[in-house]
Amino acid sequence: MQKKGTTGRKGAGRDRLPRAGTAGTGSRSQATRERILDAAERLFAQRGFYGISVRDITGAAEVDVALASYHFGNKQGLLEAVFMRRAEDLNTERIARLDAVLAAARGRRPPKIEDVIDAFTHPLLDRSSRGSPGWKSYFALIAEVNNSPEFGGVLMSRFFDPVVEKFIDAIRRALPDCEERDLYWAYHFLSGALTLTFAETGRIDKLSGGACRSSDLDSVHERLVPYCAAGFRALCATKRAASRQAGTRKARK
Amino acid sequence: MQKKGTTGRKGAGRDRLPRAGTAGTGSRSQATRERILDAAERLFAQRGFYGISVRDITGAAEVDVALASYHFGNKQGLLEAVFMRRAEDLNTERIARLDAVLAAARGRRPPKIEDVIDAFTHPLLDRSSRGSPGWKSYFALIAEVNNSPEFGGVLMSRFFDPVVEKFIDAIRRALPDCEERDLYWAYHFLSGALTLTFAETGRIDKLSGGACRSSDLDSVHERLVPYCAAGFRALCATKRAASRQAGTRKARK
DNA sequence: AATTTAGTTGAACGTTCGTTGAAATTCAAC
DNA sequence: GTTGAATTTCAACGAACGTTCAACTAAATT
Repeated sequence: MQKKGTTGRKGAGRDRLPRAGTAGTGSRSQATRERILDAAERLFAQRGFYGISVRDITGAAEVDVALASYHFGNKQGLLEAVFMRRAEDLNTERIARLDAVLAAARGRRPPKIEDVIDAFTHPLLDRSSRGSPGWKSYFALIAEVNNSPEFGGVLMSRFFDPVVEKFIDAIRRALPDCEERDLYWAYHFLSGALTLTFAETGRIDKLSGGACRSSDLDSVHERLVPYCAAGFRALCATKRAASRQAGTRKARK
Repeated sequence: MQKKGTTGRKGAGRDRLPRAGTAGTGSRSQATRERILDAAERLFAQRGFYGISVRDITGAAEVDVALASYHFGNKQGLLEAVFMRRAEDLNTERIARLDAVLAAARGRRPPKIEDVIDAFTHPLLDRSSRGSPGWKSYFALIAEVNNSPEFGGVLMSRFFDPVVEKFIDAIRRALPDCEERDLYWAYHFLSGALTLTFAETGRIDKLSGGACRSSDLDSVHERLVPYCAAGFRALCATKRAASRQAGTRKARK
């Protein structure tokens, strides 16, 4: 019923994929890889994985179509390579900032929620608004993938959950009385608010009659942090677990 | 460079589309339409607009492939028909609930933010968890579309912005000192948190080690309302606009 | 200089894509 | 029961899809 030919089912990637670290250090191969990755990043972000063909990508990169398979095995491998390319740099800074926030509050008192959230979101919003244009595409792609039933639970987890766990652990220290499930759902809401921002669909521009601009990520950031910090506090305040029970019973009625 | 053959460029829909209200009232045609819409809703939700072919849909609906073009013009028309089918019922109840909340507080005092948010979100989460299974697919599709640069700003606006404007107006009454842009961005965050919930990607299940389940929308709802209410209040509190200026200057530094 | 290897090229594979035309069937009105 | 329109069927169109093959060039190794 559904199609089956997209992801490599037969010898996916063959066996002549260039070895990751050893080969390809020469200028020729590496430049080709990056051209393909740049084009894939931009086009996947615009129309999603299935809305863009391998030929669209290699055409935009001005390289032969066979080079996509040669360098990345198949289309899905290309998507994952796009994901991976910027993930390491991103996660490195996020963890460094988280560690700095925790170190600054070491021993003395719990860290401030706003600082933890900022450590988590600032590296993203800063790169999207002030980094090279590829970053904007990268985050728009993440927005789509995060909300995709097919890829969301797999790709996002694989590349970002380690740093998310560190983030949640920092929040746990900031709100030591918080119940576990409240913590995770509060993160979930933050994740949704953040990724919709990255999508930059232009909807808020229209809705607000031009008062808000999707692309003005600085405006978003200065509001996202207090918004989510207040949400975390509201969900995770002490004794909140007790009052929850009443609410649950009423809702189930 | 990019493909162009997907949306109807040549006589899109031809000129033998059955007239909307008059024909098709007979059982045969209407049943076919609904079978196609049901299948399209489910499959589009799973893999997105481009990830599903018209033949996937008509195959699942067990009808001839030509009937999709006959009833809906082309593939994009089918997507819009899926969107439209449930939008009216949804928006009707949301507006009725909003009006009820506003009427209950009429004249006396501003409505409670929690009540306004609940009027906006309850019809959605209730149908997704307790309605017919098609509703769950419908909202998962909305989650994908809302985060799509291609469709998000167009389809979401067309079908839902009228009721969103009523919602924002109710919040405006609940928080009369709020600055306009804060209001819209706060709605934006709510929209992102809500739609990521609908995607049900399973990521939170994995992340929380099974403590949270994506499908447990009642748990989500009882947390989403206080989370976002606190966020709205934090952004829209009186005199917040003044203190914002300082933050902006620091962030731009 | 000869040989191996990595990278690139152009063409082609079989399949699936969205859409359409014309014939066949079913239904409603008379 | 005949007529005319609405709906369904079957087959096909050309284009685009992801992937692969063998030939070829450029670089590295001997």
